[in-house]
Amino acid sequence: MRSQNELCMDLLAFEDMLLSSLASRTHEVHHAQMHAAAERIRSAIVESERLGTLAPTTRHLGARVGQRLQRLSHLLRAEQRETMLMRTTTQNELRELLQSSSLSLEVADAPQDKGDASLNAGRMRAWYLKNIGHPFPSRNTKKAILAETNAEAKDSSQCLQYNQAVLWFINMRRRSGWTTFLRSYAKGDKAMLLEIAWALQNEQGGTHESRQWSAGPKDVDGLGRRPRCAQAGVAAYTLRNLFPEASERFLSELRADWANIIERVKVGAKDRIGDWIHDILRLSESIPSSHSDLSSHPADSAWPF
DNA sequence: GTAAAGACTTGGCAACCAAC
DNA sequence: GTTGGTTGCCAAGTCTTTAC
Repeated sequence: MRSQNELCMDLLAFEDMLLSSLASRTHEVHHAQMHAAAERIRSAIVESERLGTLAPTTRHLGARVGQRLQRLSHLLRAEQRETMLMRTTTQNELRELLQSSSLSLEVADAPQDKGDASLNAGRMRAWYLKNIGHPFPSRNTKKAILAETNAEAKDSSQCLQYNQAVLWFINMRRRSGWTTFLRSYAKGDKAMLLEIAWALQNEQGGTHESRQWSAGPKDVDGLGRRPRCAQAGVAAYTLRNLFPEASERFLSELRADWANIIERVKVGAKDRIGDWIHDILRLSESIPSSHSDLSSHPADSAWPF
């Protein structure tokens, strides 16, 4: 059993290791090591909590470390957004330059670079996130998304074909893990998955803007049966209702898999800078939240361990 | 009931990129 | 140079819908 002093030292050592790794840009190498460290600290804190020996100073230190790491995580995201913005601006300027120069014909005749020609998928991505409980747009919906996307396109390279949209949704369902989730947690039943999505949405609360995803319409045409939530009222749905026999571990894995789907849809996998840090921080989500006595302390809302 | 057309899934390929 | 991951795309097969 580690002492409270040792636990505090572990927390600070973990934070230091994480920051050093970031600074040296060798985080991939340290990923497994940090994972193990986070897990070790988590176990020690859970054990202390269980025995009632967790000191308030340790709690507060954990909260402060957690708050700093959350802040770091937000900064990484902001940096990612800024980089993408700069990249887009640079690409646009380069394109304009090439179009106005003698190179334009050469460029136009050159074969398309498939690897770099990423689709203008913003609107499809947004629709997917708004209907993630049942991400199957109808033909008309796909056409509408295409029309909006192509109307905003700055040049022909940003215009989408209908077939590209169809394939994008097919690939996104498969590659985001949605199809695997359907098989694993809903036994291939899309209506069941929609119910799970509604339960998760109820659990998370907030709005589409704060969550950045929505289960979608509660009554979707084309499903084998109308979801039970359509009759019972979606607010009544919880994971516990849907999986009365399931262990907390199962539900926790389900939530984590769902979060992964959302994350994969929100940004392309190549752009998921700092995923590993979120992965490590997510360890905290399985800890019982028995720190309600600290709710008066604002920093404790970010308690990660 | 049946054929045709469309939508979708699955498996795979090629190009690209980054890490080793 | 090799390997593994990501992305866009294609082909074959399955399923569903529609017209006759």
